[in-house]
Amino acid sequence: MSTDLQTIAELLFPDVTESPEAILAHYPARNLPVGACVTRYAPSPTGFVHLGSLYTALISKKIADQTKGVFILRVEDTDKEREVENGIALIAEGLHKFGLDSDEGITADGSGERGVYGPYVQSHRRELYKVFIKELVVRGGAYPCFCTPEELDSVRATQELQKIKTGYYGVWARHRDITVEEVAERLAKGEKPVIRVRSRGVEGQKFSFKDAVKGGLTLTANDQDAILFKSDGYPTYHWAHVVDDYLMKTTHVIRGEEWLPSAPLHIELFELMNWKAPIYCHVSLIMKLDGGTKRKLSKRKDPEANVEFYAEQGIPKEAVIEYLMNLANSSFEDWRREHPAAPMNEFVLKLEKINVSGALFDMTKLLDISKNVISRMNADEVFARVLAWAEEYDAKFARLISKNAEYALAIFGIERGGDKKRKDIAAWSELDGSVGYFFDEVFDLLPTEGFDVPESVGRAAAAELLEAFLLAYNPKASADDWLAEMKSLGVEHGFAADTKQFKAAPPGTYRGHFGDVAMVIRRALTKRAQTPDLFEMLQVMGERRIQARVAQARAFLK
RNA sequence: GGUCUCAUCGUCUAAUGGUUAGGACACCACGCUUUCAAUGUGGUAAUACGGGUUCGAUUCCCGUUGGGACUACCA
Repeated sequence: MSTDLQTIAELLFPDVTESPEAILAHYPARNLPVGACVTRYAPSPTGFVHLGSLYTALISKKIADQTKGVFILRVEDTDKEREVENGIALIAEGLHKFGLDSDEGITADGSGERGVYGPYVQSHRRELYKVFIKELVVRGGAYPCFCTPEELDSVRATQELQKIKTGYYGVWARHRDITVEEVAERLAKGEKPVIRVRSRGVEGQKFSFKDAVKGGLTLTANDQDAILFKSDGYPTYHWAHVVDDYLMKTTHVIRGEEWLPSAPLHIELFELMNWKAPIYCHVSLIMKLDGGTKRKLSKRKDPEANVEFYAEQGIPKEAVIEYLMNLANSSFEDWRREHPAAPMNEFVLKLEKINVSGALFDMTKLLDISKNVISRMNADEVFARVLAWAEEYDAKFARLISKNAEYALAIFGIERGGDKKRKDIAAWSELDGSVGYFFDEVFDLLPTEGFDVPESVGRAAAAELLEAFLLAYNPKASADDWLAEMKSLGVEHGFAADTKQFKAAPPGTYRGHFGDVAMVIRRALTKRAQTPDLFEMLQVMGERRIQARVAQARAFLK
């Protein structure tokens, strides 16, 4: 029998002469500290980086980092039909934008690779997969199957009709015990077989294993003779995963929950090869509410599934990372509150604390985190980030701020630092709309209706106030002095110094209160009712600009 | 349909065989305040349902319901 298996293996892979031992010698154990985890992110190059992928990549990198291990980026391009052009670069760049560069494997720009456990692109590893699958055939753990897709379809139809489990297993595994003669004959006719695992599983059997995230699980044991090698000569995911992660000495396979049902197959394959299986960590999926029901965040339907969306919106990468980290370990939030300025690598992620059921993606929460992240940046940093973002996504705004760099820097510094922190920027893309009026180019284009004042004040009184304001304005005054001066100016014109006073007095005593006075000035300077602190704005805008805008407003109010 | 898996405020979650079931986001009210933002105080809001085990269950067990994943020569 074993000579038959040997013969079949030779018929199937006459070109494969290298021995498994020779290959294994090239992939020695890693020399790492005790407890170091080797993790990997292994996407297929079928398009943009999905938020869910970023999530598993983040966890993988984090686990490797915090154990002084290795984070590998490997590309699973065994499906040549689904592969897209530039797929590898798209992934590497997407990851790089979020600071998730690999330690080993594909480099950040996607052009090369580093490390001695490669190659790191599966299509370059075909010989490796063949050597080991040949070995498995020799051992009787795999066999060629010549069933055509049509034959398989008809088997499936029969099974469905009988209401039994579909697939290629047990008695339905027609070529399980194919003879040497038949193999030789079919190959001679030019038929291209697939290679299937000869599963040892029995239908209905249970399979228990421990998942590092989900804990102890009891799944259905695998009894399918799954395809390991396709007829086009490429391995399937299952086989590539087992061979690669064994050779690369991966200790923790961190992947999406959608892989859970095939874990028994993968573990069976490791056992068949007499290889130690890695620790599996199945991470739950990020969901989205769609008309009342939850579903997986979809590549096709949801723009926010593409991580490029966040870059485009100008949501800082740190915010996205912190949001995902919070999803992974909700204790992150508490940690962040206690250590507002600490770098992320000081937080310790616990695999067993990762949530086990799929979380709904919450844009509001992400934006809140983003506001906090941005509020921790100083003006220089904001300026640099905004400029970098605008250069890629908003050329007009980029020109505007780089032409007025010093002014822009001052604008971004308003109410930044100090204890009265402004937390109103959630994304760089909002800035054009929220601070654009500071720039004359934008201000001049805003409708003059913006100058309008509250009815209770009246246009004439407003014009009067503006004139008085201009006369009284002393750019060198301190914030307190300025406020006192403005209040007395208001009082001179019949306005209460503060709201309380205004409310306490009988109606008609005052024309309004200081808030109204401030509003008149605010609108004159910005054509808006909502702005940052008036005093700080005056400091930033400078005398010339203030005079010009007040003059314009007065002309409008006449 | 079958297999597996999951279930705490609207959302993300914490907790324990005995708690007034805690926090964050969102929301509401009030305070502070030159508007907005920020901030302070307070508030609305949850253990899916039905059985067991137990002195006692949100926690352990069973069932129901509901969600999700998988069910390819895709990954």
